Amino acid sequence: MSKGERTRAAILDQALAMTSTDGLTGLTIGTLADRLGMSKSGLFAHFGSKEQLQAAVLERAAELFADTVVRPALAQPRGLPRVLALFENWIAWTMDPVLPGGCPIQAASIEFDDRPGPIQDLIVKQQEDMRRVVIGATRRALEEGHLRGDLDVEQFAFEGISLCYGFTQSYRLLKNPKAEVWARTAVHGLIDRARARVRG
Amino acid sequence: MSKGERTRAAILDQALAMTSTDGLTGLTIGTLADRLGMSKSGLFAHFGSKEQLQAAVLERAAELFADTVVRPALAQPRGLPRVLALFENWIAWTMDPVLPGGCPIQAASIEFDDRPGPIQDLIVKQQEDMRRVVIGATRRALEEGHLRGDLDVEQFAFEGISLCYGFTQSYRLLKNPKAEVWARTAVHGLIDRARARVRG
DNA sequence: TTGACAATAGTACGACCGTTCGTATTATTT
DNA sequence: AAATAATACGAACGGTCGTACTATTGTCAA
Repeated sequence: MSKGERTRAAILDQALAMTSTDGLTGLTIGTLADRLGMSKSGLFAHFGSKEQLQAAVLERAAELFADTVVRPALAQPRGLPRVLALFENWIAWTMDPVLPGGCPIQAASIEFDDRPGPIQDLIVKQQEDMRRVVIGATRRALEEGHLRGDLDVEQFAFEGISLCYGFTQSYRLLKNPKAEVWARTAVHGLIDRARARVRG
Repeated sequence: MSKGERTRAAILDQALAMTSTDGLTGLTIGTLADRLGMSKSGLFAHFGSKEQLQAAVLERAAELFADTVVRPALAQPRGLPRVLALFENWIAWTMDPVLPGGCPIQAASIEFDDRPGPIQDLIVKQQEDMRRVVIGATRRALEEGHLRGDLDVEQFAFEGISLCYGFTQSYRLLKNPKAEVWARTAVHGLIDRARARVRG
């Protein structure tokens, strides 16, 4: 790993934390450089434009999400345990102090939902990737016979993802101490209702 | 209504639209003045600081929300119809082209969830007001005997509000044509499960 | 109609924005 | 050890930000 690659990684780590609290727009090259003890221009040279920096931050966030949420879930046995792990890990991710201000992708998706352009395209892609992961895991659980045959997988995914998003609201902004219990209860309920009935 | 009050109202209307797409931080006095064909300083004099402008915008948004979502719902007969109307109106509100970029309060709540200060305080208050409205309506439905006696009203509210938030995501960013059906199906399901069983 | 005051415009400010440039320094390769 | 590329720096650019002052215009009651 060359020197450049090392500093670039350090920049992105710091940028991720900043984006987490201030958003992709609030992310500022000057402040970022200050926090890293380097010059604006030196930092700038690594990315070429602010937009490319933003894109790099989003990609780094997605990597981290994949490492923290998706991959550990995929390590679970396919079927229901995997679907459950996906949601549980997602909830844990929202609380992870590594991102001091919550999931940057979720913040960015509201920030950019009315600003067409390459950044919005990237966010949409990431969100749909995640949606595909949930749908894929659910569909496999269905094939395994863990879930009701008439389950609407897309509806299921919508509800699960909505709960994860709502959790951010209650936990991050309102700081409601019951938020985690609510979210986990809701996710378990969602899964229970989707479960194949063993009898009756 | 004096001249000053009239222009102030016009400013807030335009500011609301701007906030809806660009967020409270993206809301800029210069651009706002341009769009209204007036000078920065003239506009500025109405509020005294940007923070007070932001607060005024949030209060205007809350008024609009109350007029569009809450009041029409309260006009429904108490109990289940009122709870259902609350969620249905909320979904409609998210799609309302009056706010070209979606609910400004929701956007602000993610923007400010890590920026303590008077604006964050105001947002928290607004969100908890809304939560109280949902909980109140649900509790009344419970007293009317429309809902299961063992229903956890707070859990119910969390799930309902989460669904409304998740809907924004699917509708505004991903522009998924099924989003509305998903959201309404989910809300109806939530209410159905909370319903008192007539028999058995 | 005039006088008082509210409302708006004009101008200027310091700070910070993203970006560019030329140059110095440090790594890496030859 | 010399040559070359990669990396970082400081200074400066044109712009925009929020805000402070002062001057001008408009409104509205007496």
